[in-house]
Amino acid sequence: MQTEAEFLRSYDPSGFPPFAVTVDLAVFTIRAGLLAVLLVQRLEHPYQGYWALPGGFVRRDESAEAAARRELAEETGAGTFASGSTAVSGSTAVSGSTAGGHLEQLRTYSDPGRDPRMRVVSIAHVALAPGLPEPVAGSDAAAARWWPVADLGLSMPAGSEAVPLAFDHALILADALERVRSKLEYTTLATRFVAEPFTIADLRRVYATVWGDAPDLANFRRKVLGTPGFVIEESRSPQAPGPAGGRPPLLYRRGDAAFLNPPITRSRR
Amino acid sequence: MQTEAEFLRSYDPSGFPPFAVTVDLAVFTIRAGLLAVLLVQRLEHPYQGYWALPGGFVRRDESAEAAARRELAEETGAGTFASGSTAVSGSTAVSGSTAGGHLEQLRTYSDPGRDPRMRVVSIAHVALAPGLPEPVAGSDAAAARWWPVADLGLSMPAGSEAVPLAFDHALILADALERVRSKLEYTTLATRFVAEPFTIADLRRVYATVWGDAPDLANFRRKVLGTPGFVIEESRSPQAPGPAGGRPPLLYRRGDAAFLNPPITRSRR
DNA sequence: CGAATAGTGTCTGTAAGACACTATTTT
DNA sequence: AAAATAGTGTCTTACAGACACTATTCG
Repeated sequence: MQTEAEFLRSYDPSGFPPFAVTVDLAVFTIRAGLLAVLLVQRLEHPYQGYWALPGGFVRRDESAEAAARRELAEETGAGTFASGSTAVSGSTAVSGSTAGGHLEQLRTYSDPGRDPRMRVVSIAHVALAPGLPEPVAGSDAAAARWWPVADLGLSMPAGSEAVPLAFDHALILADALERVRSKLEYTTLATRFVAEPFTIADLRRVYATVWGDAPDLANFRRKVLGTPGFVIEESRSPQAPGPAGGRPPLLYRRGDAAFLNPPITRSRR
Repeated sequence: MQTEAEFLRSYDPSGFPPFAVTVDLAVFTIRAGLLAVLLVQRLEHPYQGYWALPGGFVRRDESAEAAARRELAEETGAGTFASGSTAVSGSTAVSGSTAGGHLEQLRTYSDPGRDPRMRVVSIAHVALAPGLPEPVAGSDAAAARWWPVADLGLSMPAGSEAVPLAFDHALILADALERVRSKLEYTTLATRFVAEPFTIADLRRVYATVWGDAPDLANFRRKVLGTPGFVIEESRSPQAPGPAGGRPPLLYRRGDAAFLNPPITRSRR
């Protein structure tokens, strides 16, 4: 009888098909009133010149989540998504967020042939960032920019997109979009799109932008303010209104509630 | 300037850290009124003698989904989950099901050190099967059996489970359970747990078993029958009642609706 | 003042929760 | 008949949808 330690000493780990494992990131933000996703332009073959989701190899000693955080910091400028702290680790559950950011695993894409170079599985992640500043300096000198998702012409017949993406990234992006859209329904994720402090109108604009359709103002306020922990009031003292006047809004910060029950629903299908 | 074809001919795919990629399956069924999960007992180190989720390596030429279908057929007896047909491929969406079965990707587990032998990422899947027959013959002569999830003592402090599972499978199983429990709320997935034809009471017992709490009968009927495409009536002619008598129930089959809107909610938290 | 933005009040309809009732079978 | 199971009716309440109204700022 062999002990586990003995077994491991003599184990030959070459009897399995080797895969490359990458993370790809669909990072969303709202810029100029439009939902935008961060894309990088490929400098090298394959898909040279195409736009692609940022991503990279998972290193031998890190989890996919750690790799995703690392890439995110590289692409969006470190700090916004400080690593560590909020453990995503376990559950499908509520995922990790730091300083306004949000990162969660989306799903893993593994079709053979999705990368013509070699066998790669990609663990795709979705990240949200509150309105980040101007175009982001690419990590490896690659061009990087925020693309309004409406300009990409997804939801066209596959292959005929206005901006064709590399690999299967159009599929990943479509899945990521649907994840974000549906999560606004039953989570407080919308608060991750706005910088603190924010107004109820700011929050409502997130829904309007992501869904393409603004929820009724009065009902939205009732829901947000009536859900304990969705937002917390920041200052009773009204702030400066917009350039065109208007009653000064109250300001809020993110509460610690994660789920909305019952959810806010997109217009009944 | 190099063409993509030239690039690929000269590409050396050895510059990435090699990973093993596996699929693990959390296969649920309802047996004897209890929610049960299929586990196999490990014959080899590491975790020799421990119970584990069935799974295996993804082959070089197959997707994770194909690997999961293959394993599922091996473990539960081919046929129930015929491969091919219903494309899961793309979306996070509604996943594939065949002949009553259901298979969907859960999430990918990638912590370094989750397997002491080597660097492995596991793409975990959830499968549902309508009441399968007696203990299943293991594929590789390993013992395999249905374990009532209540007997496993999950939801204990980690590490003190009644039946300790190999690797990080207790975590995967907990995530899988939560996925199934929550999907009963907003999808028609419950119909995948029962063999056709079934009664409304059968369907209600699925909810009772998975949630540990039966929804009110009258309200449940109203919801199920009032949701177009949840179930379709099979025969108006009443069938034989149970051994203790009772009014004979109407019989139904699965409809083609996938989502419940609004959802059936577990007792308000 | 009017325009613009923020915020309130209130009516209506849908559907869930609770629970009492009827229907059809076996023993 | 009683027990067991299936199925119906109905009252109440929560809450979303719609929309008219008030409040506070700007020019």
